[in-house]
Amino acid sequence: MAEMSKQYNPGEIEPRWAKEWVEKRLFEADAASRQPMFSLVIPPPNVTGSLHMGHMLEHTQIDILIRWKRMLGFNTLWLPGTDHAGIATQMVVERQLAEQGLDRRAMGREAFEKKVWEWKAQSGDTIKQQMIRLGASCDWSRERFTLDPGLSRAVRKVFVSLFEKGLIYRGKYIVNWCPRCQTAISDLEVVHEETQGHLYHIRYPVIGTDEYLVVATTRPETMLGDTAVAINPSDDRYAKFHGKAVRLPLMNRDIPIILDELADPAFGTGVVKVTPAHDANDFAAGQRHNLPQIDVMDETAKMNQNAGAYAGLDRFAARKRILVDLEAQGLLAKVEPYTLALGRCQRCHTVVEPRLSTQWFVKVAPLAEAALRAVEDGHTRFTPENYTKIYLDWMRNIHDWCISRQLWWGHRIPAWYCGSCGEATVSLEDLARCHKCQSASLTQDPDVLDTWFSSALWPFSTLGWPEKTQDLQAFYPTSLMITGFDILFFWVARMMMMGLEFMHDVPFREVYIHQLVRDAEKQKMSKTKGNVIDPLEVTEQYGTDAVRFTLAIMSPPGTDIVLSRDRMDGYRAFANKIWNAARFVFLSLEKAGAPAWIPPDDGSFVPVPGPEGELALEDRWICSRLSRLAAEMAKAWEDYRYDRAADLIYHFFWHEFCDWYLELKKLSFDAAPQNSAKMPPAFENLCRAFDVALRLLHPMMPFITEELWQRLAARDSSIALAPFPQHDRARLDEIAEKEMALLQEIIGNIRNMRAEKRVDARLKVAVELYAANGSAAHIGSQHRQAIERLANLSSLQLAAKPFNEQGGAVRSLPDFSLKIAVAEAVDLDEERARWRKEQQKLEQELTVLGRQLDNEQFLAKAPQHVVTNLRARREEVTTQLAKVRETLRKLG
RNA sequence: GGGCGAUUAACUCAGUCGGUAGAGUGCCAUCCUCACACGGUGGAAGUCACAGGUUCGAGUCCUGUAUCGCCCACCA
Repeated sequence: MAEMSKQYNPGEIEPRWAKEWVEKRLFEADAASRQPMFSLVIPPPNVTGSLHMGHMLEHTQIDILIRWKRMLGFNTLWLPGTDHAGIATQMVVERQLAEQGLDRRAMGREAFEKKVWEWKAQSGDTIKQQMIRLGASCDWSRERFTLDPGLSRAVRKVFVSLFEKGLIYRGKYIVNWCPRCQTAISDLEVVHEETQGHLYHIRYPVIGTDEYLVVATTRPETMLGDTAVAINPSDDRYAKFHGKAVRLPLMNRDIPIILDELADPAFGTGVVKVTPAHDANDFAAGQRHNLPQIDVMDETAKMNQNAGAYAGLDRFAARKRILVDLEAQGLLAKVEPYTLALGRCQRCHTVVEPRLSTQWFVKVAPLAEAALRAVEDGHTRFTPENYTKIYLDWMRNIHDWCISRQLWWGHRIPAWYCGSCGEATVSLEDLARCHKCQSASLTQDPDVLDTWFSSALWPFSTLGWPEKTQDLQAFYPTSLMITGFDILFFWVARMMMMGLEFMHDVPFREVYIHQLVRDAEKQKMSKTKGNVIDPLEVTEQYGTDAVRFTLAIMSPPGTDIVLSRDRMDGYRAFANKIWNAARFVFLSLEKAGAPAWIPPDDGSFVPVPGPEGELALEDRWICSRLSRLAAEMAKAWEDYRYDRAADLIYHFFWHEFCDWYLELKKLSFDAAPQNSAKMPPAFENLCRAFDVALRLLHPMMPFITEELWQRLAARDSSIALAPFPQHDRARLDEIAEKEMALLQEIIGNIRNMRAEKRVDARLKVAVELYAANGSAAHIGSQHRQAIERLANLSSLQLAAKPFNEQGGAVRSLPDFSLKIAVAEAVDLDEERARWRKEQQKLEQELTVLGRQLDNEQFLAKAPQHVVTNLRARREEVTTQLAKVRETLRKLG
């Protein structure tokens, strides 16, 4: 047997198994042979190559489920990919370009795209290495899912198909425009931020009068593009201005006063300026009233020639100048502080400018309708459930989706414009000639698609769509999608829509939304804040198993995870505890000269009886507990309660297996035959119990369990492929559990008495036990040695009669009484204080019980079993209280 | 503006049928007993944010208040 150090060293064990798993290709072996199937759609790791705790959490939860399912005999497949991580890709690309001093415009599109694919491939590999290090058992070598040339074709097909159905259209609308990225972005990519700004009140002179209309705006620079002012038709204050016009200050243009619901009489002055080219609402109003659209800015948000004297100024510089000029002309009526939700670009944080431009849109209402119904009808289920509501609300209020981007990366829009006749054609194949006039002067639309457009196809494009592949047939719809709520709308909702449209079924049966990882100050971890905990650093420090376990146990659904190093420290200790429990097992076997353990074929745990058919209490008990645990953990994982599963196995391993089972086993070992050819049952059962316990723990702590499982017996397989323990009703042993509880109670009470009497922990004392009933008598006689050993006694005598004296060295409980031989004099004051406290507690409880049981309404309305339980409890408390009072009386 | 969530021990959090509150860490005492001091044993510690209500009974259900956090939103 290889040497085991006293301290578990994950740094030594983990890399070995990570490597082993990859070489063994667990998934390939597994997928080839097993049924049924379990498939997942997996969010991609960050292509930048830097991982954060969010990824670690996500992949830990995924990996736990996959390991568990695999042990249950499921054929598993996940669809991980790097292609669709467009946002991350852009970051990589930008960084790489800058580092290499390249200019994307100069290098040309083709060369640029080639470079991008190169970088993606590289970073994908970095990720692979890192994820394996973090314990993910996924096989990253499925080339077809990582670099997928087929995706471009699928994207084009989807685009054309939607276009032909009228679900994609091209039009001139107000879109969110990022002046720095110089592209349109979708509503979802705009983050709103409460900002302290100003509301400027500006006087517009009404023509033919000496009166003014005062309009309020937060963006004065847009006034240069005003083509009307609006008042509400029902607003009597301004009835006299109906049909009149105003002179637009600074531009000296006459613009009409229109009547429109756009103006809310309750807000500000009730008059609103109308700028159709720079505001979505105004745009709509402009359409209603046939107003001209005057764009006063260029794509970098500098004022253009339409801005008259202000042309060439940046929008914010222009704002300043305009305010100064208005002030000078006495047209600035008022400036008041105003809090507004300023829209910024998700990527670069630049203030977004609503801008009039021609873009491609997806008409989402019909798609959303199907996606809505699928969830309402329960074809896809959300966990936690409250996300169902969030999803449905969003789907109901969905706007059309702007899908064209003026970027250099991504799938190009398959549309061609004819230089001769102006015809626009959408086509599956590259076009050489215009369909209409046969001209060859065609140019493809320079825009690319929103990265989420191709992502939306992931569940089926990765499986070979539009070909009717076997994969598609077998794995669509997938079983599960695990992701964070931050991309619920970006990705999940859009996969739903596209899946239903093109596959006529939902892309996944279940969606599990995981938690968000926060730092100790509850701040969202982000690189800009610099509060990130680096997964590689903490796994180095605490071990992958400990970090995984921490993430699992801190993950009740619907909450955030506040990650602390203290917790990780605690679970590193847990790993160490398991390591040492194993050391004990192995050392014991070695010492007894027991032969190597040959595990049973099925890996089940049925205790092996002794020569006379007898079974030790601890074996019956641990067997019953393990069976119960298998059921409880399976249920927990079924419900995505990683926290509960982790809590169960933690408590079991430490406080049942180590604290009691191993301690009791030490006795059987002393009695077991040495150097026998066949393994004695005492050892056999221990090995089996340990084997089963390791399997239960394996999904959460894969490395240490693999290592110990391999050491436990010679194997040619992996614990990752071993069957998960099944719950078996027949293995439950209520009697053993009750007997064990009584044994624990007796030992616990003796230990407690020792501590209270301040008996030196090293001193063995004599104790007498009076059994008030058969069960206690049985335990007292059958497990005398166990009690002596675990309570550190010189002897345990069974008393024939109840003890006369009370208090001091005697303690009475319902099932038994104990008398401890104390050498030193008992501190009576301390003793009295303890009993008084006990008396007080019991009296308090009795009052509460009495209040309920003397209440007729309670007796009439409460369920029978509650009443019965409380009655029994009252009797018990009454008896105990009487004993305590008697004790106190004797103590004086 | 609309919606969602949180508030329980010193700290971080469980508590999903309403039936006198749990864990881990930390703390106190004690023990380096031949698996483990990253350990053993014992112990102390809570007006379940606040105010009402429903109920025989509320941490749990309802209403309101306060504080914190998040999501969504085209009122200038």
